[in-house]
Amino acid sequence: MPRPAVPREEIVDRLGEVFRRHGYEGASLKLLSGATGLGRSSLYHYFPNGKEDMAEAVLDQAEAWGANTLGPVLASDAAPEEKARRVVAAFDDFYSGGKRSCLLELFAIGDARDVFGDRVAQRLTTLTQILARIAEEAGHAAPDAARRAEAAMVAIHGGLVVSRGLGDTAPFRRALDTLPDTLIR
Amino acid sequence: MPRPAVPREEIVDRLGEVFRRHGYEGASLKLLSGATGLGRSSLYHYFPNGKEDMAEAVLDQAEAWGANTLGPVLASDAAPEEKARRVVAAFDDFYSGGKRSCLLELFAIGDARDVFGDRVAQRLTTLTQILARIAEEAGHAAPDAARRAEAAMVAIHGGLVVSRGLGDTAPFRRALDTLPDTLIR
DNA sequence: GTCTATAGGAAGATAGAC
DNA sequence: GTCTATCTTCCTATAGAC
Repeated sequence: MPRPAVPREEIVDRLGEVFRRHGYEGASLKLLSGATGLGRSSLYHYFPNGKEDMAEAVLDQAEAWGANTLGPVLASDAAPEEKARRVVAAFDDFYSGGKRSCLLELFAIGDARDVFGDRVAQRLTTLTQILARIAEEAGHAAPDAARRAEAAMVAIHGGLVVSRGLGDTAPFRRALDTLPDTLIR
Repeated sequence: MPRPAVPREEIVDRLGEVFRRHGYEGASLKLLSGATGLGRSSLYHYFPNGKEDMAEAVLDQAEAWGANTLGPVLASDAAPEEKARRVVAAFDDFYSGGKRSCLLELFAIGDARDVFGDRVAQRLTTLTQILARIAEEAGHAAPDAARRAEAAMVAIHGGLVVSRGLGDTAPFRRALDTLPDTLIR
């Protein structure tokens, strides 16, 4: 494993940007190549299965973010209100304040759905459970906590969609603002 | 204008299903042709500018739905609560209870965004204003009504995204259930 | 690891016969 | 209106030299 000039993490980051902006089918090798500065051949060197491998790597990275960022928040002994606040900040950062789209949304369309559909569903479920956990810690019974977590997921993704459609991050930010109350109050 | 065997409305309907399922770039002429039963040449006969014209027609039809369905609800002299209830029923029907995706979401990605981005933004704005109108009739001041309408739009589109990702319409339906309260209470 | 070259297919779109 | 045939461009993917 020789180390490349550009760290793999950075490469996957740039691939992710293309997938987020153009969706799976719209992310052509030309775009992927241009965004990373790697020629087609180099891309196939790093990702032998081509586009599918690249998308997989981007999803891996997003899941790693969840484990590394949300995990510690959950494991901390902070109050539920504080945990909610930190989770909101994490999502705000992850989606660049509403400028980025969510891969789980884009990979549930067309051909990508056939390949990544199960993984998307599992990831949405996991994230919902994390949020539900916080609602439970705030004293809500499991079924109520689950509903609150679902509403929070709906707000996050709806905020992203509306913000993208309007070309204005304000709706996403306002949606995030309501999250702590949605989960806890 | 000779009349075709299949009414144009039905053709546009079927085109819409392909766009909703595969997005703009994923909706190939092959899929579009198969879904309508029309050969490529026939499609170009109806839509001289190809895919772009087809997508335009689908958007036109969606806007017509808005004028024909939401318009009368708004114009009626029903109570705001009843209007909200009817609007929710209309959205539920339009999105087939959560099984359909929203074109405004899909057409804000990749190449489609360059062509339809402005129209998407305008449509989202119009729909938000319609919802805000109901909130105002329920007694909320304009800024508050606008925030409530935005939250409703976020809930609708977030519900669609989460439902699609999970392959389960329940989140969308629960999101719709909260709409009247979001707009009015 | 990166390059050039290219295969092989699918994409969108058009032309002309019927 | 629909058909067949065709054009061009773009796509993913691979091969082999360096």
